[in-house]
Amino acid sequence: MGKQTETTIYDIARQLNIAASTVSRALNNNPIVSKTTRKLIERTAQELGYRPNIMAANFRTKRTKTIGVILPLINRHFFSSVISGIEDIAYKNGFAVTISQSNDNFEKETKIAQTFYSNRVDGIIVSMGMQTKSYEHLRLFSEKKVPLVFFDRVADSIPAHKIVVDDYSGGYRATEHLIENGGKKIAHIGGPLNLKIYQDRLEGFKDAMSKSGLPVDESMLIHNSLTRSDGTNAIKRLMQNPQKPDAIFCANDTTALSAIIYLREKGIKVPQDILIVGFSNEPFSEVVTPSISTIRQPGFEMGQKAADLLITEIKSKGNTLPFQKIVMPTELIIRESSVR
Amino acid sequence: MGKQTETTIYDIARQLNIAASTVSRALNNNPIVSKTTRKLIERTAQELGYRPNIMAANFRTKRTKTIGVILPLINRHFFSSVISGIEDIAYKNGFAVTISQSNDNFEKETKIAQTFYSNRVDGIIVSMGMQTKSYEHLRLFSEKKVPLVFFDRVADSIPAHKIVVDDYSGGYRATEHLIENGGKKIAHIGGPLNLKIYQDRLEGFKDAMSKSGLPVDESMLIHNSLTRSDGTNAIKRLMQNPQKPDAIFCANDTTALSAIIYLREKGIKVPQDILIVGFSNEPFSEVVTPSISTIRQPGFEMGQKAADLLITEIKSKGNTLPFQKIVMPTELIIRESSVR
DNA sequence: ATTTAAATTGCAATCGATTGCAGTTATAAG
DNA sequence: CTTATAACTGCAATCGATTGCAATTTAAAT
Repeated sequence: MGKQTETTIYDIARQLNIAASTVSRALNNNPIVSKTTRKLIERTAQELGYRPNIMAANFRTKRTKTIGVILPLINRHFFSSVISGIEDIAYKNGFAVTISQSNDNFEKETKIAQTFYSNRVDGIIVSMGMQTKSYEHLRLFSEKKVPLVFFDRVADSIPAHKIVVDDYSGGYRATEHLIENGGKKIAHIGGPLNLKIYQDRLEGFKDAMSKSGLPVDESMLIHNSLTRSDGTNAIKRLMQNPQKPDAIFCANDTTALSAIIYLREKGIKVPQDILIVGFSNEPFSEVVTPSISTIRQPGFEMGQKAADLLITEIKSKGNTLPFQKIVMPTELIIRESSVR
Repeated sequence: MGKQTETTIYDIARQLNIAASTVSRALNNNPIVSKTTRKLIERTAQELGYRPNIMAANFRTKRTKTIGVILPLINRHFFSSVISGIEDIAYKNGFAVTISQSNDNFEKETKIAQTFYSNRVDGIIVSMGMQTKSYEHLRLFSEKKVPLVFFDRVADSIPAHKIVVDDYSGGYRATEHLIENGGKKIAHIGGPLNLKIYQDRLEGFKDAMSKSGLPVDESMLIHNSLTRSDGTNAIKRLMQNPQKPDAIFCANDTTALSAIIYLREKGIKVPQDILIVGFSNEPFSEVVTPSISTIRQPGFEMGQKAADLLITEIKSKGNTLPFQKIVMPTELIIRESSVR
């Protein structure tokens, strides 16, 4: 709240006895201004300690050079990697990045979307919350032609660019790997099926099973929110089954961890008695005992790609490209939990 | 870039045949507007699908309701926890959070600071990069009375609020705990001593030792960059000592992990043969076998505190409170690696 | 019914940069 | 030394909300 008033383009104009419009053009590198004048203006701006009032410019141009990011939870390795990638590209293109977390809460997600909309972000990048089933709050953006890119948890019904990992083949590879290592009665702890990623992982799982002629036992399929405690409940239920699994494909590393810890307490050995594969390659998965085999998702690269697409879209001002769905490759990382 | 023009307060005013100023006041809940008029205006705003043009308001009021955050690296558990805490408080107070990472690069840090300044963020929260030794880029903010809060890596010479953790007592408690569990020949794997936090942890260690009348053997003090491989080298060296340690206080969890894994390979049992305590409470420390006793740094709470202080400062508009240095308590988390 | 104070509402300037269009100056061609 | 063209520069409106102050209406008191 400095009392000393900021210098404006008018101050520069007055000092040099020229018009503010010329100053504005010079400072924006408009080639229509002569080199002499430009240099003069730049020097004077420097001397007077001029700082552009971006708010005034934003207001006038209706652009904010800001990207909004909505995601479930910042404090999570995959998501913070994505943010890191977004920020990297945004920064290189002169965009600011505003981040808000929905905590997987639908109301909050809606409010964030509205705030971003009111704040006139130039575009948004979204990964939806677990509870999100309606997309009205996001439709606003696509209707108003505000560029929108989804990543990871996408809404198929909204026309927009989408960056996803190949969840299907991740699920397929994970399951195939379990089968290769002797898994026959394979269970799956999956996420909520309103999210496409979990549908796809499940599909991959099922296809790998049937490819090998293995039956998919419905009682071995559990879907929940994939938290630590959800995982614990799931593994408990699986082990109470008359048909106990000899392998489990978990839709994230957290539930894989829950399973490992629960089984350890019960004296059941991983991988000797039960094989386990997780998903996401959380940092802890490498150092747990046994270390967790998992599917790597290239978070940073996804963020870069999402920001890249979004900024291209923003710059193309309405001449929207056909919407793309970019599928990033996943990679199976084989560790101890799945190899006998 | 919707072509259909947005409705403004003038549209509402025209519709109701009243002045735009009244509309503005009503929409801002200014009590000077009669309840009847307010209700009418609110209804009409709703009907016309009015959305405030925040850019216009920002421009006029010179406030952006935005907090800038500068930190070394987003994709790191401690920092993303802090961001999460900042975002939490900011959101509750109606502030947006803009984040940029310096990657520990001084030039980038400077450019980010300038961008934030030009973008007129209402305040900034900073953790400085490793290379940062000059503070001119930040001094700008304190001179212009833009509220500024440091966390973690602070610049002592700049007058501002600072949020740090109590590294000294963390080191002290960790060491004391090792002693209580029978440690006598206690080693320390520490970080570079040019960073205050590692000095403090070392001090805590030393004081706890001398308090119990235990000698500090210089050959049992190792300082490095605390990476996985640094940790492995350190534990190797310690175990080659004629005087082998029976307990180790590691300045982070990563080196504690290195030690545990190395010792496991050598058939030396933790905690039976050697006690270990780490620092930071990285997510993996809980799930390793044996789980690592450690010092919790309340990242989320630090973020909350920082945002809280910053927003208070912003709201107090220049009547700055005396600058505080808030030392967040650390907490010893006792797990398997340190208890026989 | 008249006066006075209080409660509302409106007027108009303002924030600082951008930009279409008009006006002016420099440059080149004849 | 004109004249035509290109190269610059300036004028003035504009974006939408906010706010001090003046004007008007309403309510209360006499």
